[in-house]
Amino acid sequence: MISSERRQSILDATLAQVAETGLTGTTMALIAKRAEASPGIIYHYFASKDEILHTLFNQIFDEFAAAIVSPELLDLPWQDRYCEVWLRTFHFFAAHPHKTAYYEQYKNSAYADYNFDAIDNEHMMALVGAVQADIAAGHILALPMPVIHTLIISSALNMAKLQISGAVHFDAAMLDKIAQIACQSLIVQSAEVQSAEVQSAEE
Amino acid sequence: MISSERRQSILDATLAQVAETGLTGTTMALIAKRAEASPGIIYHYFASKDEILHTLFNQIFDEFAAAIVSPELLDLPWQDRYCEVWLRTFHFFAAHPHKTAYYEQYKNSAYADYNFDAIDNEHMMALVGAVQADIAAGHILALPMPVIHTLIISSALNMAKLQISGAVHFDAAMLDKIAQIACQSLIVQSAEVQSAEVQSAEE
Amino acid sequence: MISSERRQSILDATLAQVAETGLTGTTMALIAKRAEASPGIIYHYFASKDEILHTLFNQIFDEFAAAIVSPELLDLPWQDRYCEVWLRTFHFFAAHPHKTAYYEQYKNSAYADYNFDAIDNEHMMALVGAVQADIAAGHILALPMPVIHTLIISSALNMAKLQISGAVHFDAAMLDKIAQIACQSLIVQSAEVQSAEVQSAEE
Amino acid sequence: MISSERRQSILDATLAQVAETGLTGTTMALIAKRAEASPGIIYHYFASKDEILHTLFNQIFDEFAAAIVSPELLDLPWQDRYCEVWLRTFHFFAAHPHKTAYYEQYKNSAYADYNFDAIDNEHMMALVGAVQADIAAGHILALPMPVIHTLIISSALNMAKLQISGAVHFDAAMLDKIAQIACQSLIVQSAEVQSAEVQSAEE
DNA sequence: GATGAATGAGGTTTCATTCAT
DNA sequence: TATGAATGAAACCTCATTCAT
Repeated sequence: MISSERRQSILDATLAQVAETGLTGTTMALIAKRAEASPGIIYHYFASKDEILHTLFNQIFDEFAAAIVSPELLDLPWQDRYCEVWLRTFHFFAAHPHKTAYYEQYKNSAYADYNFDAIDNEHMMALVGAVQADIAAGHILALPMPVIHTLIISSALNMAKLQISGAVHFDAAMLDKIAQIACQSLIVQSAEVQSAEVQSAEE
Repeated sequence: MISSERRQSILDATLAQVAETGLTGTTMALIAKRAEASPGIIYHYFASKDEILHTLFNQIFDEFAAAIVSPELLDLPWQDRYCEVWLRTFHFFAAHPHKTAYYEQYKNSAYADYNFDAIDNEHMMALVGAVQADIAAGHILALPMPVIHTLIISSALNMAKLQISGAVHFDAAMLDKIAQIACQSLIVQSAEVQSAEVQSAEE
Repeated sequence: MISSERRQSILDATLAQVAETGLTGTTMALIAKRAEASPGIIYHYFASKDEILHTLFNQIFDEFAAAIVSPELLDLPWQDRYCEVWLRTFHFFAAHPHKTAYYEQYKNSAYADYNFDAIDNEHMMALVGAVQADIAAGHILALPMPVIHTLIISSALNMAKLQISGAVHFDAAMLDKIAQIACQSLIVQSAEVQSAEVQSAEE
Repeated sequence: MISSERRQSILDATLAQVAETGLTGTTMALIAKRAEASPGIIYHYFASKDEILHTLFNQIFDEFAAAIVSPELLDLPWQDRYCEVWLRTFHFFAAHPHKTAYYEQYKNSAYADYNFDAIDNEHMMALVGAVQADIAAGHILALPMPVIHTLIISSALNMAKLQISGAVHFDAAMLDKIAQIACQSLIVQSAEVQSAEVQSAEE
């Protein structure tokens, strides 16, 4: 097995193990056994358990960012972009239950020093740039970036978790509906029209 | 010290310790020291560490449920209820950072067998009943209950976390705005009526 | 077993184990077994293996210092004091082979941050004070304190190690002889006589 | 790189590593990295880590023995030889701090089965022979060889360690003084003769 | 009720040595 | 010769839980 394969197999084993036994229940011995490796060799590829968990989180995040931003998201008309991000986020997490579970557990663990702003990912930064442009253009409400992130991405992620848990089954129509609910109100249009109306009524 | 006080002091110590050192960093010894008790005596009040953590979670959940449902939430006109729930949720968590941290860490830990449907809380059940009545009355969109829960409560909780972390400072105006964004679109029929009215007015 | 006894039994077990298997060969498991304790309980009494080793070293050093300085060493005429220190040092170490072995191994290990000057022991400081007084009085050669320490104490310790190893058996006469060799030349007398003679020759 | 060079580079790397991180902190991996070799290849040159350490110790000892015995030590008048050995010992160790540190650490480690008598070094044996001859000739005190070794060589080594540690700076005059202190009293008969002569001269 | 010493399985990590390439 | 990935036993240390007092 070539070196990079072995390294990845450790990450894969970690992901599977966390999905099965949780972050706390994921010991180096279990990772090693699942990766069909010895406990010692893991330290040839990673400095510590922390580094494995951190690397895996970043890998998942990068994969997620690539999935929502590529392809051609930024080529869409801005009106369609936000629903599209919501839907892609939902589909990514719904399609990857293990990664979803890991993502959520890691973020809320003592292992994480996760800071949204500190994520250095080119796709995500491109998306943030596009959102800022939309705000500057007056297309969408001038809310702080973390708020927008929460309204769209956390919302979609939480729905995906409902789907994964079996609590809810989302069909295409319901997804579109919820995506609309989550995103539509970000768009300035109606607000402007309403405030225009209010103003004209006041005149 | 009377029995119930000591029992509560153990829960309080656990909350403070988790806020300080995380769920993983909270050992029975640290809980005991913070509660000014011996490790041994804790087992007279709780069967296990799991039971402490579970009890504490339920206590926080009950407090949260009481805070959002009481007083008189159910007496409000249904149109105001959803924004009010969103705002009360935000204010509860924003005002209790330790409880917020605990709530989130516990839900995403191996300790939790948290299941939304399994929560047996009278306030929350009353609220669920009211929502179901609103759905039956055609006031709000007929979405699955966990979806509605996520759209309102998870949304508000996530915003509270942003406020706690210092990432965003929400003033009253912005809170109202976001509450509107989160809730307005649930009120499907009236929205449709309104938009119909708007359209006819524009014609 | 009362607490202080258990604590001392851990130190005793450590001493015996180091004597038998060396510092490197002394694991926490072996210490525990020899102290008839569980590995875990050791950490109730000491924060780490380092702390055990450090405490034991200080204990041996304190015992040694007490043995050479008490009783009445400082009441002796200064002419007799140095030989007496040499002899007491020899006898202390020769009588305690385990402590001798430990003392030497620890000083030359990665565990030690041993610094002669940093030793804060009242007996040893009293002795140092007496030596400084003798120097000030012109009784003995004005050599740096570590040099005097080496000439007397290291010398006696090394001889004790020879005795312990069986390489040499020292009888009382030989000990006196060597003590004289080690200490006599520190005494200024002859030098004064010589220098006095030189001075009178110059007059 | 030719074989003997690589072998020596491993020994050099070991010496440097022990100086930097101590005997315990010197792993095969660190030796390999410092020697710019792979861990595996080291086992073509040495059977084990023990063999490396043992070989290095012997190499240092041989170098030391050559430094004090050559050149022409044995050609000196016997009266001068002992001080000369003391001074050469001091200068050798003071000039080689890494070797001094290694020598001391190794002797007091579990790796060493160091036994003075077992050293099979031609220079050292020649010196021992000369000392025995001096004893037989009645020039110096008939003390056991290890005692004489300790009085001279251990003494000088310990002073070198003081110099290396910076605790004491020895100038030439002080060195001569201390060498005299260490050695003069070994020269028993002549000293008695001298003192007898002095006494008779004074009468 | 209350203490806190005691247990011991199991956690992460290290490292001398081996071996397929 | 040479590499460096691989092994696996064993190191130090933790901690939920128990129990004699």
